[in-house]
Formats: sequence, structure tokens, C-alpha cells
Amino acid sequence: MPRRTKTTRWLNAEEEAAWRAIAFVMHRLTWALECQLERDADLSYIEYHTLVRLSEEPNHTLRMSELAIVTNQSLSRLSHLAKRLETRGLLRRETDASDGRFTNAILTDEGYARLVASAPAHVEAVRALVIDAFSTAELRQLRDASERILARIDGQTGTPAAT
Amino acid sequence: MPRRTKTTRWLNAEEEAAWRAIAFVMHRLTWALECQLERDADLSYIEYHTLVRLSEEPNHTLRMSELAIVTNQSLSRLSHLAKRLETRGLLRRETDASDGRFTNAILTDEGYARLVASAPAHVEAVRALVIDAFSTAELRQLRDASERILARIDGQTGTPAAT
DNA sequence: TAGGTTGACTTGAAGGTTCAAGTGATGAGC
DNA sequence: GCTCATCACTTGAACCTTCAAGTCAACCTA
Repeated sequence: MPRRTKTTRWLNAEEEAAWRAIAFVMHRLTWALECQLERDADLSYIEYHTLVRLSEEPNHTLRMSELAIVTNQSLSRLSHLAKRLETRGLLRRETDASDGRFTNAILTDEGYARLVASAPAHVEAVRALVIDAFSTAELRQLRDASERILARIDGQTGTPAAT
Repeated sequence: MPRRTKTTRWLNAEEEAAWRAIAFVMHRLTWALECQLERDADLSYIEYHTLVRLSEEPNHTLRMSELAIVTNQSLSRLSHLAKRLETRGLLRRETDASDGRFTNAILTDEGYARLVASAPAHVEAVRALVIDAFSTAELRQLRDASERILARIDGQTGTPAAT
């Protein structure tokens, strides 16, 4: 892929320090929440969020393919994950009655109970580490910043013509 | 772990929206950079950063245990990683001459060349997705926000007495 | 209604990460 | 100087994720 300029615009000291802090916090925060969930709910982050998204659906039910989309994972990964959650009794799967190609993932009562039991601790952690560290205005700014980055990621996906 | 209050302080709509955006961008940004590196350098993020940290040392050399610390990975993980990088010719290991217990990880010339060749594209990506999206002042704020979160993570590590 | 295509998963193998146990070099105590 | 503890890794097994290939239902088309 040819570039317009030959010389790279390296990061200056300010920019580099900012980037290191951002990259580092992403890593550590992800890890901290992962640990908290593992400890308090015996669930990984992806497991927790898969169950959470299910719990937000009417009847605690969603098609595998849609669940994969809303939880940002490949269908294959979800399929393996569902199998494990199924053996743990937190989720079950049923072929859709009206169309045999679809599979519905359904949160079991036990899965829901697990979620109800562990949600407070998770919310507390999110509060303690992030939310409570900022004012309403600051949170708003962080959200804006996040969305600005997201727009850039989405904007450049695969298309080098973007700019 | 008993809590002071029985009722959970759930997130309000603003807080929830902010948190979802932050959590989502962490996930997507990590993934976007991972893809960029895989594509342009045939290296995973952890591989790239392991080599980068080595390249910043005098003689491109660092003890395995110290390299593990600065790259935020377990010694075990680094050991496996080093073995793979070694077979790819990007890194080599030598027992320390003065103390046989230490192992030095050394960036090979080929490894350094790979880094030199791929750094521009990576910096460009970081610029395009993050740095260039913000003013100097905004970057400063983002850095502050990151460090505030980091302080909270470090503060509560394991010690429930913290507050 | 047989044959091919598409969509929606599922499966198996390969590779990476983690955890616990193993190895080998030093240094301390007797 | 022999034994034991410690340090700094390394290794193996179990588990998770990814990728490519496989299965199976429904639809389409002649």
C-alpha cells in the first residue's frame, strides 16, 4: 500500500505519553474486570456479557447468530461457548420450531440467578474503577472520545480510500 | 466480602451509555490494532510490543524476567512466546555469562529490521485512529483520565480495605 | 419432486495462554 | 564440601479461540 508521504509522522513526547497511558489502561482495565467476574461470578467477561445480553431479551431468548452479533464474537466462538455454558446449566439451546435452521439460545433460570447474584459486584467494580472517578461532564467527554475513535475505526475498515 | 450498603447503586442512563461506549471502544481498538499489526508485520500485539521493548534497551537485550514485567505478561507466557519468536529468527536467548540463572533475551538483526519496517504503519494507525482525533488539550485529558483509572486499579488490588 | 444453492450453525484441528509442576544454577548453613 | 532453599526460568496439560470444513434444514428451479 503506497503512502502519500515517505516520512513517518512519529509521535512527540506528549502524544507518546498519552498513547502509552491509553494503551496501558485498556489492558489493565480489561484484566481487572475479567478478574473481578472470575472471582465473584466464576464467569469470564465474554461469558458474562453473553448471558447479560440474553437476559435483556424478551423470554431470555435470542438466535445464536444474533447473539453472536450483539456480543461481538464469531458464531463459531459462540457455538463453543454455548456448549460450555450448556454443560454448566446456565444456558440451553433449542432448534426454532418454525424454522429448523435457527437455533435459539435460552438463558436458564439458573443462569439468570447467577447473573442476578453477580451483577451488583460487577457494577460496583465498574463504578469504583471508572464511573465514580469522573464528573458527569467528564463522563460525557469520555463517551465522546470513545465514539470519535469508534467512528474512525469503522470509517477505515478495509477501505484505504477513507480520509 | 460484606458490603456497607445492601442496595446496589446501578448506573443511570448517562453512566451506562458512557460505560458501554468505553468498554466497546477498548474492545474494538485493541482488535483494530491487532489486525493492523498482523497484516503489516505478521506479528501479534504482544509479539510486537515484546520486540519493541527489547529494541529500546541498550544492546537490544533484557533479562526474561524483566522483559516479562515491562510487557505485562507472565514469565511462562513470555517463555513460550520467546520460543516461537526464536524459531522465527526474530529473537534469541543466551544464558547470562555472570549468573547462569538468568537468561537474556536478545533482539536479532532480523527482528530489529522487522520492527523498523513495520513501525511506520503502526504509528500511522495509532495516529489515524486515536491521536489525530484529538487536540493537544484533549489528549492531555485522556491521559489524565487513563491515569486516574490506573490509580484506582492499582489502589484496590486485592486489598478490600482500600477507599 | 430431484438436485443444487444458501443460510445457520457445529465440529475438529491448530495454535496461544494459563496453571502447576519440573529443572538447573546459586548461595547459605552446618 | 554436602545438603537444602531459592531464584529464574521451562515444560506439559488443560482450556480457549480461530479457521476451515462439515452438517443439516429450507428454498429455488426446472
